[in-house]
Amino acid sequence: MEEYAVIFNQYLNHKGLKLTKPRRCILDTVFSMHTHFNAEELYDKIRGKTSSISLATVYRTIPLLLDAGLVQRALRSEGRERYEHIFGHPKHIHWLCRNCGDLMETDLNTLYPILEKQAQDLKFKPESIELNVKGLCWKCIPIENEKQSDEK
Amino acid sequence: MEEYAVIFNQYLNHKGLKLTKPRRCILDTVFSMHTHFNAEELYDKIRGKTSSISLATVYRTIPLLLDAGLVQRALRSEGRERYEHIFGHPKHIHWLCRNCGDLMETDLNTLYPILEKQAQDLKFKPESIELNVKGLCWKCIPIENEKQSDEK
DNA sequence: TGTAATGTTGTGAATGATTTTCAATACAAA
DNA sequence: TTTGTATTGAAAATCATTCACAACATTACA
Ligand SMILES: [Mn+2]
Ligand SMILES: [Mn+2]
Ligand SMILES: [Zn+2]
Ligand SMILES: [Zn+2]
Repeated sequence: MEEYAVIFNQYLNHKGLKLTKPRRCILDTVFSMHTHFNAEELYDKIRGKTSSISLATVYRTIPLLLDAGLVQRALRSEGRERYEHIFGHPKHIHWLCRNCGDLMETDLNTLYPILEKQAQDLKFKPESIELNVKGLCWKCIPIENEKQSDEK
Repeated sequence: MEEYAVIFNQYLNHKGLKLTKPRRCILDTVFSMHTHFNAEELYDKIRGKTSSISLATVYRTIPLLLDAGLVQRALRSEGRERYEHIFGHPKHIHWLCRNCGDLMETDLNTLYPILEKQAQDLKFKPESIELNVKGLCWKCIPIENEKQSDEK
C-alpha cells in the first residue's frame, strides 16, 4: 500500500471510519494529479475510470483528506475551492497573475524562521499556512505597460 | 473630502464612473468599520442609516473598492468572502484559531525582503499579498490536549 | 446462522452567496 | 428638450456545495 494510503487508512481508523472502495479511488485519483484541482475536476477525472463515484461522495471525502493532512486548500478561483495533495510536497508560495491566470510556486521554507518566531510570541500552534501573492507575471508586465500608455 | 474618498473618486473618474450617493455611502461605511466584514454585514450596517441601499449595489461596489486598492479580501469564512479596508493599514498576517474562531493579526513587514527577493527572481510584480495561518490559539491548545488524552 | 447496529453511498432536492436581468432613474451634454 | 450613458433596486437566475433519505455493506454478537 502506498504511504499516503497508509496514512489515510490510519486516519480513518482513528475516526472509526473505513477505507472503502470509493474513498480509495478518490484518494488515488488525488495523488495521480499533480496540479491544483477543484471538486468537479476531480469528479471528472474519476468518471473516466471503471468505477464511477457520485459527486456527493467526492465532496464528502475532500474534508477527510484535508483533516488527514494529505490535501490542502489552494488558491480559490472562479468561485470554487481548489485543492492540492501535499504529502511529500514542500509548502510553497502561490504567485497568481491577475492578467493571464498563470500560477507559479516558490519555496516557503525561507520564511519559516520568522513565522515561527511570531507564532511563539502569539503562543499560536500553526497547522496550515497559505501564502498567496497576486499581481502580474513577467509576460504580462509589458502588456499592462502598453495599456497604460494607450490611455494617456 | 477624506483621503480615501479622494482616491476612490480618482479611481472612478479614471474608469469613467461617478462617485454617486450610494457608492459614497458604502465607502464611508466600509471605513467606519474596523473589523473584517462580509457583504451582508456591510449591508446591515448601511440599513441602519437614513439612506437605504440594495444588497445588489453593495455587491457591485465591493469589486470597485478592491480594484481601487482601498479594500482587500481577508480570510474567507463560513462560505462567505470577507473584506477589510486597507487604506492606511499596514499589511498583516492573519492567524485563525480553528477551534474558537479567534483571529489575530501580526506584522507582515519582516517578511518583505524575502518576498521581494523571490518576486525579483520570478520577474513578478506583486500587487496584493495574503498570508493566512490556521491552527490553535493559546486558549485552545490546552483544550485540544485534553481531548487527545480523553481518547486514549 | 440470523439479526441488529452502524457506517456508506447515489440520487435528487435544497440551500444560499453571489450575479444577472431589466425596467426605471439620474444626470450631463448637445 | 432630446439623447445617451451610467446607475439603481427588485426580483429572478446561477451554481457550488450540502442535505435528506432510502438502499447497501459490513461488522458485532445473540
Ligand atoms: Mn500549489
Ligand atoms: Mn485583517
Ligand atoms: Zn500573466
Ligand atoms: Zn482558539
